Amino acid sequence: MIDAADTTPPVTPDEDSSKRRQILEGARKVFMDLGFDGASMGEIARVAGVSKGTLYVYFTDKFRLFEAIVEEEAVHRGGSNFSFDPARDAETVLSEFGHAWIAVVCRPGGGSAIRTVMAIAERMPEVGRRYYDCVIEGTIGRLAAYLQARVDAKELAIDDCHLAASQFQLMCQATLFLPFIFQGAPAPSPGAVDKVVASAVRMFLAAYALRT
Amino acid sequence: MIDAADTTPPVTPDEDSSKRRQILEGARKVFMDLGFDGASMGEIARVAGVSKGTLYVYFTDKFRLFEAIVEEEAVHRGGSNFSFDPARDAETVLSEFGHAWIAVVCRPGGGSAIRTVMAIAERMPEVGRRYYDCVIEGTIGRLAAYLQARVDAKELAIDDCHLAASQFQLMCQATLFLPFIFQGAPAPSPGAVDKVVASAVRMFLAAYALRT
Amino acid sequence: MIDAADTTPPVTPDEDSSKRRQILEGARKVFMDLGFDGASMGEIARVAGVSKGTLYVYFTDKFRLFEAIVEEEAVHRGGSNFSFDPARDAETVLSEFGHAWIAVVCRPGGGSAIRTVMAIAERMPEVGRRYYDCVIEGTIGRLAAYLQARVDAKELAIDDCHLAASQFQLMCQATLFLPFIFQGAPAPSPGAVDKVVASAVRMFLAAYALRT
Amino acid sequence: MIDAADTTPPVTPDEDSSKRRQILEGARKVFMDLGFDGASMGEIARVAGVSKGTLYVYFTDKFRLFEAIVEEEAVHRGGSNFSFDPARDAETVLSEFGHAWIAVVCRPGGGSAIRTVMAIAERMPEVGRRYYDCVIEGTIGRLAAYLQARVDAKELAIDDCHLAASQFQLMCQATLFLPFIFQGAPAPSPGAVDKVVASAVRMFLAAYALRT
DNA sequence: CATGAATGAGATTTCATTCAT
DNA sequence: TATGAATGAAATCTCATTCAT
Repeated sequence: MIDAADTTPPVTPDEDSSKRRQILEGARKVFMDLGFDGASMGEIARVAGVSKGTLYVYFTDKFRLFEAIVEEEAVHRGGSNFSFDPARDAETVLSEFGHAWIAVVCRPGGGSAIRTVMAIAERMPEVGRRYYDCVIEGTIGRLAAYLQARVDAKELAIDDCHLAASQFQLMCQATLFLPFIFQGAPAPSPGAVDKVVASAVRMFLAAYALRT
Repeated sequence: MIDAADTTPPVTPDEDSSKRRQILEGARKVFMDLGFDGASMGEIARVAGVSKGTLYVYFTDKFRLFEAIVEEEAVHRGGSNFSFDPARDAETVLSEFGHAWIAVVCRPGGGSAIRTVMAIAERMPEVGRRYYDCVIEGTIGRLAAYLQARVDAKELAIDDCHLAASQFQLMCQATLFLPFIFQGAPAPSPGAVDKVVASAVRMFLAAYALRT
Repeated sequence: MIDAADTTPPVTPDEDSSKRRQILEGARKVFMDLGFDGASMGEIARVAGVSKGTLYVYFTDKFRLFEAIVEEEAVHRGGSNFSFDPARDAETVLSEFGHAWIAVVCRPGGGSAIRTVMAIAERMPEVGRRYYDCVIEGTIGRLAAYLQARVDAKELAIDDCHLAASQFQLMCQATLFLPFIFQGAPAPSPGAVDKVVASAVRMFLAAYALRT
Repeated sequence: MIDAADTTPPVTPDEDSSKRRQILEGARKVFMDLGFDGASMGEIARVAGVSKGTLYVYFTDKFRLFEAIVEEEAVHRGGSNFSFDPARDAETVLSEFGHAWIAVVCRPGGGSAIRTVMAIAERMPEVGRRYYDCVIEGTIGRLAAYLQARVDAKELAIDDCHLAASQFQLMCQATLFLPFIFQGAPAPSPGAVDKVVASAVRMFLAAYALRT
């Protein structure tokens, strides 16, 4: 009422205010744990430590908030940070990528983004597509480009690099991803990942390495 | 009272009455399209062509109805019908299995069981586990047993048959399954499946065939 | 369909058929235990050992069935069977009546009719009135008539016999009825009833006995 | 953030906010008129002048709302406000108490708390016990203590003061309470109460006054 | 008459969203 | 901006009642 001088500094530019961050943080946890329908705005507010009303100051509705979370997951944690140096040899790069990819899809601590988005993709095609493009297709695309580079470097002989990339990506998940998702299994141990990725690399090279 | 000759009609034995079937049919559609939370009992009743009350005559509650659907999917359509004749050669068997597996996981007409169960597995661990055991692990197990037979028959050389089975299963999905789930893509064309499965078989044999 | 000769004997005159009895028996238990709203027609059918449909063959609706129960309670168990021989002396008759009355209002085995009717009286004034007239007012009226006889016989001196009858009736319940109703206490022991009734009789006579 | 001087309004302290009062008021009317089962949350909301949702902001569920009503009735209107000055003579005190007690149990305007709780006591033993302890037993206990004081003062000669208190309490209701409950009779006229209470006092003293 | 499958109205409860402060 | 009280639409589930057999 009194409003003693409206000297609030011109901060909080609405884009990355700390409240917004707080909300996104809380919402991510809740959405990823419970799914879109299972998450309630009340629970999100509680976890984020803000009031329910505040959620609507920053986001139009539940759907837009969810979109923002998925966007962030897609862009930020989507694995745009794999290193595909075309100069390095396939065995090393593939092995590194395999480990990194498992870390992305079997992120420990519950709350799988990939599952959450998968679950809702039929009802929210745009969201599904965006996540897929960034995280799945984006990764496969960059891996495919790397493979093409190694083909050009005469290390590999691959007919369809995009298919090969997808094959490798999936092989790395063998025996690891589905139990993690379906059984609530903990994130796989480093040893297990080592073994699976090594096997995938071996298999990949057995099929695609250019023998001299 | 007299009722000479017990010609009473089948009296809906409650186990496979047509109403029960009707409900399961409708519920399957709705659950698989919208997920557990997205599906409402009202919508299920509408699609099944019965009243809301009738749903509760046959199933205690929404959860039990969902369970029944998943059970049916797991047992009935779960691919227990793959033919793994240990006498047949790997190339043929793997190719056939690959096609059959894609037909299971990319079933056309929308409503993916695997996605629906995946989505809810964290909140309903029992349901997730049951589906996984029947459909995923069951299939891999039988495929692994077949592979072992071929190892014994000196056709293949495989260290870890279970891992190899999982690898093959996943490779068959390359470039097909995730777009189907995330993008709402239609079920893949026979040609596309042919190509992917053929590549998977080639790769598998390149890695595991015992060369003489 | 065949209806082989409609020789069904003219029994089951709808008035006291055994099915009707069965239903009334079951309904009484359920209504008295759970109250009008708490009782469900399904539960009544179960306890009575008939199908739900059969209930509606004998009674138009739930309300009419309840009415029939209350009617029976009122007429049949309503204590129309107290013996008020105007020739017998007050002390004996009052003491006997006191015991009998407690047996009526604290009927063991749960399921108090008086409570059940009390509970619904506001919403079903006719039912309440009928029960009151038969069981409460009827009893008091007959007791009052007896008292008047003893006044005429010069044993008692009572100004308002109806009031006196009500006073005695209530005093007999002292410390017994309300715990039975509110606390779920078991039916009072004979010793406790003896004591309370004796005290009531003593008090009644102290106030109303005509001392010579 | 700055909020110079914490002049925030009372902020509805959730304990005695006016909305809470409004709800309790409306719920009391509806529950007392229709009983626990007969009352619907929708009707309560309508009578209270709030939305159905608001009911659940203040009370977890229907049962808790009911409990709160009964608690209030027990503690607040339970007649803890009878004056039992041990110095005053029995005739006066008993007469005053008799009138006050009738006012409690035959409260005009419909909606008897005692009936409502009685009706549900078997299914909600805790609620029944609480109400009984506060309103019935509490009152009898205090009356018994007063009587004991008058015994000590040589005004009365009573063997069992608790029984005597219960007897008096019940006698005051003679011809008044049950018609009020069963017949939907209006609250008794002052004249009627005068007469009944006077008779109860006379009877009580005839039995228990210590004659010199 | 007797059944029990089927119904649909209505009950309780949840929750995304709004709004006055 | 931030709040949280309030809302009302919609969800799950119950149950009195009907009806074909």
